[in-house]
Amino acid sequence: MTPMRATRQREHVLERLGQAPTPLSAQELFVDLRAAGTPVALATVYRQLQGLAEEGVADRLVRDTGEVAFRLCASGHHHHLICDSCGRVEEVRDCRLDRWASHLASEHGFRDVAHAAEFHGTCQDCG
Amino acid sequence: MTPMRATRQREHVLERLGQAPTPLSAQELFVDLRAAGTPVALATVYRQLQGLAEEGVADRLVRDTGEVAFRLCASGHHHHLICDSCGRVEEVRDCRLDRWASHLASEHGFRDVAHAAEFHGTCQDCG
DNA sequence: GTCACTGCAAACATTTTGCATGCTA
DNA sequence: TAGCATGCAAAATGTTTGCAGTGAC
Repeated sequence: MTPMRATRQREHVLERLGQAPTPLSAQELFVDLRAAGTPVALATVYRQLQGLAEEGVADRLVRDTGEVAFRLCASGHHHHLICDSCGRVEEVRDCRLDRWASHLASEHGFRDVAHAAEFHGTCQDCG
Repeated sequence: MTPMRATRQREHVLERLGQAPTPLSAQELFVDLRAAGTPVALATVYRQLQGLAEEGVADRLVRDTGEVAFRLCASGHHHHLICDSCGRVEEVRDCRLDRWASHLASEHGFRDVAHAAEFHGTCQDCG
């Protein structure tokens, strides 16, 4: 897979995404960048985010509303603990679902069972 | 919460949703119903599905594409084991995440931590 | 110099909403 | 009969795409 070219827009998207405390949608990122004085087109933001996700640089997550949000992400398997109040996201690297997944696989006759899990609550600052 | 009225459209939505082997989006359900000769408006399907989800009669799940799909669902806490090939969904009632969730809550200083988990794989018939 | 990336606008898809009418309770 | 549900069409979102021009390599 050929990596994307290093354009000015890509730099800005990466920088802003790296600073963001919470996952951002293309729309939000677009507004952010424009507000910061960075000239960029909405379509470019969409294309960049899509590219970053394909390269594995960013995590693509679908919100309950159906909007798609992105977040720079350390590689490797992990889950998210999300504050419903402020949107803050903490990564949970210690995964305890693999064993259960294997169990379900054999019990239900499935194979290659992957899993996705998400935790929601209220964080200390908001609590 | 006042339950919805028993209209002809509601009956049809419920019936079709009950027969469906996989979760259906409003669009899909709309096409299905029309194909079956049931006169119904798209907006009505959207409103019915939304109502059913609020009443807890149907499960609302967001696809990776961002589309929202619905499925009649037994009440109570449970998770889904989904076949990536045929879309078949099996319910998993035996939940082993509560303890982990509590653990994460105290470790990260969160409270009221709920969780959502989904398993994906290939089922026996498709495997 | 080539070809990927960008910007813009138009097209698309999904979902929501306003309003007059019909039907359930 | 009162008021929720429906149908239709318009509008609001969120996202993708076509095409000409620009810039990275």
